[in-house]
Amino acid sequence: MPELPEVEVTRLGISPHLSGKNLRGAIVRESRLRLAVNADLSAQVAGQKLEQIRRRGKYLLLDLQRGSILIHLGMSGHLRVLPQDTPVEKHDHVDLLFDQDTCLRFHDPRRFGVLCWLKEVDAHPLIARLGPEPLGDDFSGTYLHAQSRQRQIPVKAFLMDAHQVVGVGNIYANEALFAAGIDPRRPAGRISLARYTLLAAAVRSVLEAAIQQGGTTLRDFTRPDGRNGYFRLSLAVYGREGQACIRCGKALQGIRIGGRATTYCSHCQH
DNA sequence: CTACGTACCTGCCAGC
DNA sequence: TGCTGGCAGGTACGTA
Repeated sequence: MPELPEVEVTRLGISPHLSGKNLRGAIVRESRLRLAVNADLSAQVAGQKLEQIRRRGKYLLLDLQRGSILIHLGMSGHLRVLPQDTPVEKHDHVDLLFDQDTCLRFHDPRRFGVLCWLKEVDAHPLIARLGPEPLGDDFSGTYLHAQSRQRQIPVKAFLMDAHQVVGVGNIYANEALFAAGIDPRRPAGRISLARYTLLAAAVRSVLEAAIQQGGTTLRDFTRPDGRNGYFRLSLAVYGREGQACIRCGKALQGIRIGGRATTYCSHCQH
């Protein structure tokens, strides 16, 4: 999926087109997502104004007057802002129809995503239990250090746990650990405060740079206007197994941690 | 509680 | 040219 930068790029792309507009209704072509789309979605949302679009971790929250539409892009989802008569393609599961001929179309081949109407989205267990935002004030090396004491899991799996910190998926976990010089296999509880301070700074800078460059397009992700993201060109380790480390030139190692592809430099990361 | 493994789903690519 | 297996930006759940 889209990780935090791709979701933020999506938010920035759709907000100017949709904020303040009224929802006329919705078309649901496929409701079997990770959570079922409300059977009465159109009736629930019709006639309400979209007040704002927030992001919480990898979730988008479309705040209407009497509740919110919760959206998650899963592994393969994207959103597009289109005229309402745009021909439907395979896996175009939901259209949100706004006034002024504006359609927000949810497309997700693998259907690991979410789109549902909730009256109190912030109280929903999916949202309420999330860890702090990595670009916010509550995230720091001190926080990561405190949270990780006694934990034996590999630091990469710890960093990707949304209950610890939101938004860091497989691409950016690999990149941040390389930038901080930390071996992704190292038990989370055996990393010093000084090194977690480096890691927190690396997470921040990698995510901010990725947002600046429009996110990372690999296969499915495209920006709401159909353009690609260009952070792929800046990836130091993700997808570069066997290639030369950009710092020392040694071949990058490929392993699996928690079932996820992991690439690191055995010379630069300890 | 923690640390795994597995499942969900479709598409694509390498290898036979 | 198929076919098959394995893999993919995520997450939640079951098991020990």
